[in-house]
Amino acid sequence: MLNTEMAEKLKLLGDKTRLTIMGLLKDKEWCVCDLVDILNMSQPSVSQHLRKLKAQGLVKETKRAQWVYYALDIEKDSYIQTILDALPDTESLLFLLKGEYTPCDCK
Amino acid sequence: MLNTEMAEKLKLLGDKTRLTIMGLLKDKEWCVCDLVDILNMSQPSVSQHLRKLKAQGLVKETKRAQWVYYALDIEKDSYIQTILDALPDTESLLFLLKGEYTPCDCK
DNA sequence: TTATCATATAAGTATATAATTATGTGAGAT
DNA sequence: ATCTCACATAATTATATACTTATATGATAA
Repeated sequence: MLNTEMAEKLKLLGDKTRLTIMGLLKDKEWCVCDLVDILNMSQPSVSQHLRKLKAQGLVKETKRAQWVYYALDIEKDSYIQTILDALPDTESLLFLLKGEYTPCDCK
Repeated sequence: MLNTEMAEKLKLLGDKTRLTIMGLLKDKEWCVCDLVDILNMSQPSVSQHLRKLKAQGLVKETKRAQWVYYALDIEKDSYIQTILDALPDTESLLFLLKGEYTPCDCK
């Protein structure tokens, strides 16, 4: 794979917030409002991180009702997947970030 | 593995220069003067990149005569190794950077 | 329609990072 | 001892990045 392209993707993953988002998305898709709540960050900040991940083709979005859901968009056998495999699972991430987590009302 | 620690390592790899260095080191150790020549960058700049890689335990250095050689310092089964596996091999990297390469006199 | 909610985007600011220039260090050669 | 050579470190500057505040959009609800 190309050097430059890899560096760009790795730079995106080299941010704690984005890496956490990717880790959460391993398990299931999440809407922006959930991520805002889990990460305890402003909505614009989360949206901007998601935009960057999407621009590099790491996530994809789906609009359903008034919510936008993000999901992983990576190949199972890629080096990206290996990185995500090495991350803590969703439950651990949620515990680290929130102590405990109850979802918002985007069912 | 810990979230934060992974993000720090990935951030280091998310730089074209450092990723190239890691790719070159896949094949064999290199001295600083060779890397300076190959990367076509100033010596202080290369040294600083190497220092960061070393600080995160990604490379190790050996001093022999007046030269300092750097080599990879990663576990074979780590996600880092998977990333490096996805990189172009040394020959491709050298061709991309130099067209062709003749080593300096640190034999 | 208007109001509200979820999200995106834009603009501004503060911090982090990479590169340059200048200088320090330590080993070998003379 | 002095002079280089290979490299490291420090200080500065320029650029990139993340976050905040403010605003826009588009869908739903009233």
